[in-house]
Amino acid sequence: MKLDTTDIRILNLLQENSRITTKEMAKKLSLTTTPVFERVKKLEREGIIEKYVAIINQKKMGIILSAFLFISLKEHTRRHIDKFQKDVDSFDEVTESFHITGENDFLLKVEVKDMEAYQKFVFTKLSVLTQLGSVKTQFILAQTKQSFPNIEL
Amino acid sequence: MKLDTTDIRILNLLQENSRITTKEMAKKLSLTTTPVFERVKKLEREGIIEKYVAIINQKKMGIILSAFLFISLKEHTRRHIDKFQKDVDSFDEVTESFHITGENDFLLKVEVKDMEAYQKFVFTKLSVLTQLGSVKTQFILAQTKQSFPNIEL
DNA sequence: ATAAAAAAAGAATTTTATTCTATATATTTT
DNA sequence: AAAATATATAGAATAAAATTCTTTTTTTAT
Repeated sequence: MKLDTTDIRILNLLQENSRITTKEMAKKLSLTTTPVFERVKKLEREGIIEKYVAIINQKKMGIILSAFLFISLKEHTRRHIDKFQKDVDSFDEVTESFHITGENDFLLKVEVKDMEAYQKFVFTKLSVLTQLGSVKTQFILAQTKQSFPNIEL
Repeated sequence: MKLDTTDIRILNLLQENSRITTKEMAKKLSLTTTPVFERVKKLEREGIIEKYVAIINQKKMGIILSAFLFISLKEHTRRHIDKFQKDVDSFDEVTESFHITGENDFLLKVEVKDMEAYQKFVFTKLSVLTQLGSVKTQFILAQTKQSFPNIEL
């Protein structure tokens, strides 16, 4: 599908605030609600807009410990890799999971309530996986930026 | 503020789909719209809900190259650290920025259109910063999980 | 230049958000 | 435990927005 400037502007607006009304968007774009409404539906249908989510302040919710875990596997056959990925992705503590280039195989973002929960996760879940080779953890002291790639034509 | 089970369920619903209507939530929670509406407003006021965003399919938008950059600084005085952070966070290509424990100082997530854009970013923006010590890049081959920490009481 | 297709406008309708008042539930105080 | 107070919910009314439909305008292709 071909997107034009209006579509891009709509995406940027929704990326900023997904609860913006069609009316507000229409005003900003100097259009009526109809075309804006139809374009949004189209972008949803095409899967360009994947979903709408609320960002929760995790500190206020008592989730204070976040870490990146760099993981290497013992073996690198497709079977082992797939199995390991499926397993780690099933853990609630793992909020993001990447397959990366370089000296490690996986990068996991783990978010838990406290150090005790972290230790419990490592001992009872992660270290149980037989494919696991090495794990190197770097804790997040602070996140200073959280944004989305600028969408351009 | 003290949150009860209803608040948590509302947060989880909004985290799943921020465009869900109060009516739908009310139905799922066996409540009327009034308490749901008021609770959402309260959660927004308190900053527990930080914002609502649309998740855009970046592959479809032509953003195909993502990488993690591990950065160490030459000097570690507060002044240098703060300055560096402010500078990198101002770059559009840097979508996430972390201060981390361990052998490196910063972890940046960089998202760009292609390798050319990546190289341009490194040459014209990152490497220009005088505080920069070392940079180690790991490219993201695939992201297999993207979720949010389970909110519990 | 004309015909066909796509996009937008405008109006009408349905649905939802929001406010207000009344009722019920829970909490605190005595 | 009962009364008083505060908190939460229900229900109804209103305002605003979403959604649909028809007409007009703009764009595109011939």
